[in-house]
Amino acid sequence: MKNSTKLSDAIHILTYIVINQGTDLSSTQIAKSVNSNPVVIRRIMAQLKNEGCLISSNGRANPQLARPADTISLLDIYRAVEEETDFLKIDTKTNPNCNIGRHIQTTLDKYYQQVQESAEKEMNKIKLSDIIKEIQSIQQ
Amino acid sequence: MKNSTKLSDAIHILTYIVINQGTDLSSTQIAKSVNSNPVVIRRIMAQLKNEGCLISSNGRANPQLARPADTISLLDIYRAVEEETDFLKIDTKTNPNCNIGRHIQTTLDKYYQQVQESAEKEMNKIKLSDIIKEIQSIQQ
DNA sequence: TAAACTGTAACATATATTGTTACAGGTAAA
DNA sequence: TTTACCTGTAACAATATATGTTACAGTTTA
Repeated sequence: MKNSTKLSDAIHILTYIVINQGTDLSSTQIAKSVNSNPVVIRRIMAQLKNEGCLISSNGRANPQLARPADTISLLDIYRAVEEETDFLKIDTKTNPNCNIGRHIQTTLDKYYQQVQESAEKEMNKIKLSDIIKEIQSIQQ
Repeated sequence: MKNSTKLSDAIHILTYIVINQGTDLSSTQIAKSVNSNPVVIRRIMAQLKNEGCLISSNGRANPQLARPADTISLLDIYRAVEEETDFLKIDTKTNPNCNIGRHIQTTLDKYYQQVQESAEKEMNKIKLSDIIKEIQSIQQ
């Protein structure tokens, strides 16, 4: 993981597409809402498409969810847009000639995985539909 | 959170200090094990000291744990060394003139907190003593 | 055929992370 | 009390990562 806002932006994009169906859904228009650049939006959308979250077609500003919003979890979106999904990063450059430098990595790896699993389990519970509903209810 | 190995290195340092008591515990020596720079080590140690995890004294290479290893959790160390502890980062630059740009932040914040709490709860369960024991058992 | 769009590569900028140099001042032992 | 070695910390450099931008080939629709 990292200091990236790609997950937030990806959720933003998907939510935008669902809520604003029928209006202009070009990357330029979405970029205005995210306050970013059309290319950045298309980049994220390409990743979402790759992972089966989004349908879009070349030349047409007509993106759609690839499947129902209650079957798309935060974890799905996270995995789609982040190439490195680990929240905690192990230092892999430690000195292998040292007892601790040599063994710290496998030990930490085990515990870091526990933390990762716990976070991912929680992310899997949260669905895109939850977020969409919440934003729609605020808007009314 | 971020793409930082400070947590890993901090655990490494603390483990090193406990296991190698009686030997040379200068920042230069520890840096060799971490395969880093003495100043980087001292920087991390200063943060651990600040948060009550470590005792060290100016001029003397004699660092010690500030309290028993089974009372120091991964979460304590993480909070000591990382100034920004959030694993997921919200894009705060979205367009406030847009319905979604305006409301996405508070909505995501709520769900991100759930993920954060879940991860932190897990990190709190893991104690420095667990890691030390594990490395000691491998070494035998 | 024209206007507007997507998809993607290539490059530029910004920011975060780690490494390095430098030095003031503490400590311990000869 | 001098010497060698240490910590703590500031300032700067190098590197890695994230985001923004320009450019353009090819698609779609009217």
